[in-house]
Amino acid sequence: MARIAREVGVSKGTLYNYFPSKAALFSGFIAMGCDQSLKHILDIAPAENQPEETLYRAGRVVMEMMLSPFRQAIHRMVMSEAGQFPELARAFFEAGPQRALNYLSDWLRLESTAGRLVVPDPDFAAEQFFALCQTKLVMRSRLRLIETAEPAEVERVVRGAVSLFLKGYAPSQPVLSS
Amino acid sequence: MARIAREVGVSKGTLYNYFPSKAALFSGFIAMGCDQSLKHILDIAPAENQPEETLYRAGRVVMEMMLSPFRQAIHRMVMSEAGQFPELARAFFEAGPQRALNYLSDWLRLESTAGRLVVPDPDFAAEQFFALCQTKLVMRSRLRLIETAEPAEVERVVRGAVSLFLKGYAPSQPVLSS
Amino acid sequence: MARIAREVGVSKGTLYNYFPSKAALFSGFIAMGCDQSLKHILDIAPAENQPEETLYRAGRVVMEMMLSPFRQAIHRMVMSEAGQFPELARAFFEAGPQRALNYLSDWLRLESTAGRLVVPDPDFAAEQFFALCQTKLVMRSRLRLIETAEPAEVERVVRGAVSLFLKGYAPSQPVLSS
Amino acid sequence: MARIAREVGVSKGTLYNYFPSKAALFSGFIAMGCDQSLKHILDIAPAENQPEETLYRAGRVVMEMMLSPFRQAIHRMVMSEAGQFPELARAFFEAGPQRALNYLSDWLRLESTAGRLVVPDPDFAAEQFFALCQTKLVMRSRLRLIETAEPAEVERVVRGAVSLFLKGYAPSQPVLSS
DNA sequence: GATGAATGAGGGTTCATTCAT
DNA sequence: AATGAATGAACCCTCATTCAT
Repeated sequence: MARIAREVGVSKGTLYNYFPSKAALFSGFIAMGCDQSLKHILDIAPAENQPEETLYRAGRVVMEMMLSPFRQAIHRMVMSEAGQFPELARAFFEAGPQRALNYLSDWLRLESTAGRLVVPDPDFAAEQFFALCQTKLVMRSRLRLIETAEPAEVERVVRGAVSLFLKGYAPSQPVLSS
Repeated sequence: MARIAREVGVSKGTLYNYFPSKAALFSGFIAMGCDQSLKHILDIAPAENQPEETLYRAGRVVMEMMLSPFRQAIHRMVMSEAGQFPELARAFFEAGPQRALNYLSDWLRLESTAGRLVVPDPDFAAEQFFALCQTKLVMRSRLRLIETAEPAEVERVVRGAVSLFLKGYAPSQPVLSS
Repeated sequence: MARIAREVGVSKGTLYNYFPSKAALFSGFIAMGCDQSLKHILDIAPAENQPEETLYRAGRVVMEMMLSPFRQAIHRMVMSEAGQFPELARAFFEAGPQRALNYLSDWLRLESTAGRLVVPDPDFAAEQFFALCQTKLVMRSRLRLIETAEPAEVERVVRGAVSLFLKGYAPSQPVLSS
Repeated sequence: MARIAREVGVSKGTLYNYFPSKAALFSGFIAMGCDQSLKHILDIAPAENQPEETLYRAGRVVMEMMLSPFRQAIHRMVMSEAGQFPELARAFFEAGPQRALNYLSDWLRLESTAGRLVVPDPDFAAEQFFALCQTKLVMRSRLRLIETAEPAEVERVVRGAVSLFLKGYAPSQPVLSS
């Protein structure tokens, strides 16, 4: 808190006038960060697109979030403070990943109803898709083994995720009549 | 350090005779932890099994590792200290995930050659399989949103990973002649 | 000070316009509190009562005062600040206990003159009666060992005080002719 | 704690090596103070004395304790910290007053059995006796209205306490045959 | 080589006080 | 005259590190 106050240019007391505790400050910070990025994710699915196109765009957004230095810094903080400030981890998860997951699983449910996908368990499938988006790059980036992810690599991961996901969840006789 | 000394059964002074600083102790500890863990993963694939069986066992081993409190503690530490101790992160990655990935991709290559799987890029596919094993549980556990993963949930994740992976990488006309 | 300001419904700045420091506010507060409390004690002795009845009512009033959370809070403050603010302690004592003592000793003197009690030193006896009213409960309550005094216990203490006091100060052949 | 450490001439860290918390330090301090003074009170009652003599000596000891600057300082501390550290108040009470009360009530019970006193409720009577010992001087001393109690005054208070107490609890036809 | 008592910088938090508006 | 944002010293406590024994 002392360091934050110093870098912000105020006193510790002032910091505590705005946030009743470190956890609250963190929560606010995280919520803010998440709110901003959720704007991006909320309009990925114009209904007219093919599932493949929508998934691709969702994958791009998710990867961009998971690879952004800002978001990774938050992730690191939350993870190392999760022991002392459990509320923090919860706030982070609910404001970020949880909402993205909900959004994707809602969309999967719709597509499933429309017959464009066959997804028995949309919640689980959404988790799988996001997991696939972590292929290779996310962990390496979090561990700072790579400075920045190559755009071509990102493209490949997303394509790979979409491709594998659709092999599992597309209707078996693909779109004959349409 | 006091607690470590107490649990090891020596004095703090002695600890400092062996490690010049906490960071050094840490570093050694993680390297050691990584070495140990590979023992488990090196014998998952008796060649006679069906790919599904082998993948399932590999998935179980990987998940067990990623969900173990010990390994998660290491992961948290490495991740939050990656900025200050890059060599630590590299050591961790190479000793742990890297070797597991190599092993799996080697096996995928063999299976591909044998025609039991169709895997154009085994390195990438191995990464995908491991990513799928992180579905749902790993992140929640790292953030301490769940205390312990339910065995049934773990089972479901592994089954889901294997199933989706095989839909993508099994030969398209499955096992006609065999 | 923030909390006081909030409960009073003004800003901290305003509080400091009226009181130059917390100690000053404090001092005024206690003086005020002392003034108020005397209202209760001034009309305990309608002259026609038996001494026992009057003592009982005085004991109840005294105990109620000594056990009230408000008065105990003042007592605690005054006691712990007595070193730094001696005038505060004096004001508290003179406005509260002193006046009660005077009142009781005046009454004892009257009763003694009337022959209903035998009290050689009314001042001292008044002190003794008040001391007896502190039996058991007052100290425990000040130390917060008990949250609230049981009404039955209070009753018992007062009865005990009156009883012991009268055994010492009632005429030896009680009220033969009257 | 900082101030204590400074006055003791050690660092704050060292203080915490010896006492795990402020409450613990306080408790130890208080217990120590109480242990010391209890030595004095444990041998007040050679069995052969008249009750009056024993009570007188007990009263002297109790008053000496309650009026000692050291003990009053403790009392003030405990009282003003009782809100934040309730264990403290309990430790103080049990180590000091409680033990004295137990001792006196045990003795009262013995005397009652021996027929030298008539005490229906020895616990309550012990509380009353101690309360009587607070006549006049204790409160004034705690509030620092008097610097030191006059020995003659102390003598008078104890005599008064013993006298009133015995008028209440001595056998009604005093010692005819003995 | 082993010990553990001592250290002191830092942790998060509170709160009486000030001062520009 | 009233405000409340800003302050900074103080609060209790932790812990990596040192050093005389």
